[in-house]
Amino acid sequence: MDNTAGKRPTVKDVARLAGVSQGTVSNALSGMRGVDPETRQRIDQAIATLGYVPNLAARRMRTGLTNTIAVMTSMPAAVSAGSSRLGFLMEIAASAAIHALDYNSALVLVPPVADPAVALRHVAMDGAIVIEPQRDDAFLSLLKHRGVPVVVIGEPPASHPSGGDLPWVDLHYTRTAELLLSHLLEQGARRIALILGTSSRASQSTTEVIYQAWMLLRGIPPCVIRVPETEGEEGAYQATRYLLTNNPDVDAIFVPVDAFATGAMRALRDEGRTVPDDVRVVTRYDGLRAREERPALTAIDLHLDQVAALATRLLMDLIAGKEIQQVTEGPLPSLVARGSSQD
Amino acid sequence: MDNTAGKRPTVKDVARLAGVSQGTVSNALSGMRGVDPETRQRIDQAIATLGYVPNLAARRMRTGLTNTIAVMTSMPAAVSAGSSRLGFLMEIAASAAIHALDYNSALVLVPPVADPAVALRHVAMDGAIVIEPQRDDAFLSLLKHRGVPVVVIGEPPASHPSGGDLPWVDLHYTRTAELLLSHLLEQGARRIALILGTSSRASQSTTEVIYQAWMLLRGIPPCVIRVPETEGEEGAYQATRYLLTNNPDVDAIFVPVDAFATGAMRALRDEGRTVPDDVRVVTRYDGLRAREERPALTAIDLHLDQVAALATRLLMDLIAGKEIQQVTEGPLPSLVARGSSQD
DNA sequence: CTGAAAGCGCTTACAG
DNA sequence: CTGAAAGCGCTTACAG
Repeated sequence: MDNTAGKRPTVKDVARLAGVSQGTVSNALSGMRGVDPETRQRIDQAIATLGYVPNLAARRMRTGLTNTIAVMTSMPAAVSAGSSRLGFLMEIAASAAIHALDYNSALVLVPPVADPAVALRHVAMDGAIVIEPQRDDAFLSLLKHRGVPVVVIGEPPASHPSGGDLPWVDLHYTRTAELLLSHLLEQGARRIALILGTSSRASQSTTEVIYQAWMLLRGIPPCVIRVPETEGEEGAYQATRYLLTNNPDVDAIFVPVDAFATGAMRALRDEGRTVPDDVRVVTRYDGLRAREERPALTAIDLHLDQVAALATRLLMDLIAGKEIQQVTEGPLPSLVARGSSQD
Repeated sequence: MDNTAGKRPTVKDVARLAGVSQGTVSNALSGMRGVDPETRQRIDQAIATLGYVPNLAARRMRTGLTNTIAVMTSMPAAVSAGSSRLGFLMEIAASAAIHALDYNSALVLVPPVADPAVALRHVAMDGAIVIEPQRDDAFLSLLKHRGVPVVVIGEPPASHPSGGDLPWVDLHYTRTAELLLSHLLEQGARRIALILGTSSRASQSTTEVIYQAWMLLRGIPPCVIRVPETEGEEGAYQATRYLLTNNPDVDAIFVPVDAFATGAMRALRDEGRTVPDDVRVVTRYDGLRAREERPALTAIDLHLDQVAALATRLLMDLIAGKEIQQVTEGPLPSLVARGSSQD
């Protein structure tokens, strides 16, 4: 298969064997310019004989395109890391990888790590999908500096300096909060507490706004606890114990971050409260954590595969220079009611 | 930040501003050759002023390295696809992405699709991790043709034409089968059936061999059903109903493929059998499917994050031209006993 | 320690 | 439809 020199054959080798010029081989390969059928056949023959495979790096350098997109999130490792905890990011990555193929592109998975600059240093990409960025998101800043086209999943934080003009796919934060709150109220909950992260993400602020409005409307005293994402499950555990001590009459806890929900469930067990009889619990992301909890957690199906498919197509259009709208409606979230909130 | 021409600055621009040659800038960047501290400072200054970011495609073309590895599996989509079904592949990908960073490399996620050649066409990589390849695995053949270094996760099928000499990380198929069978026997199961896929993977053949030996030793008549992976959950559903009709005294089913286990559980429900009282069920991969089933499925913790970390390091050593052993012991699997097999 | 130059393997105007 | 040539932006011998 290999040529005699022992190194990979190049267009030059193919051209020589087929008796044409390099440019003609290139044209036959790319289909950009017409090539005589008979000539094309000779070239295909030569390619097969030599086992020629194009050097992608050379092609990329020449065209400036990498046929690669990347997906990333700056969500702190404490709430997203651990191989089986990466659900949110990984669901999106899996779907994006499949849909990127339709555009002849590969997907690079950028893991959540301490230093985004390090994570991106060796990633060449035509565009990026950024999941739920926070204010002053490091990934967003780096990408802007590099001039990489970006599509955001979830509403970007208000007035992000690195571009309030970024296109995004709506994850319906308002509707998500309403689905969970109305479910809790329907189930008879009256003293609903909210445990949020401290990061400045739109998902958090929107959830709090909706929660406050709903509580106000129903005359329920609001109770919001914020836990730094970096403290992860344990931070939520401590916060929940504190909550139960100071608000012993709480009968429901709304915990959007699933890692926090795990901590809250443990705290409830340790405090001797029964879920859902004494206290109902709901979370947002319907991943491993929600499903392995006992009772399993009521959560929201965000239809992330469809969201990722949408984001991928938008990004490809953006890369291709097409006009795209700034906000794209994602699929509507749906409630997945489970034992943690209903009898 | 950008230079006046509106295009990205290059080493040339940096060199001009710093008053040195291109080569010196390159040396300062790579650290390959010593550079005078004072000169280096001028270069760093110029880089900062211009906002210079190296063109990775050019670097890759020149060095022949891509700082990228890929992870892939040829497991049919019917048993692995669907965003939340990709657990096995995604757990490995998540871990590999993190560990690849230690080697300044990015991870490309190659999704399971109908045509591996299409999936790989635009992927440039220094090496690849291939998960549980089957005999005549298309990915393995393509990679061999391209001369890409490969590390396999799980034992490769016997005498693979594309290289029985591939290095691999052991997933302990024998021990896994023994853990599950001994657990079933301990729980009192005596009529154990085995439902396998038809693909030629070592995990399947090893499991069957162990199963047959154990049954023989205990005088239990073996009962093995093979279902094509392409038929997925539904195929296993049909097979299980057939099994229960023809072997009504079955009191346990060993279903290594988790998608099949979901089908088997549904068949048991439809046949009016109670799990675990009438029939005990165990599977291998401890993912979403195992945990959301009711009762939750007894499964095996394969410690895939550690397996992936090992595979990544091995691959990096292989790429670096180091000698590596052909077989690497992965972490030992451990039983996760759940309601599907114990009272 | 530094510079000048070659060349990696493609694709793309530019001619014909 | 095809060829000859330039050039993408790096890194790396080769001199000094």
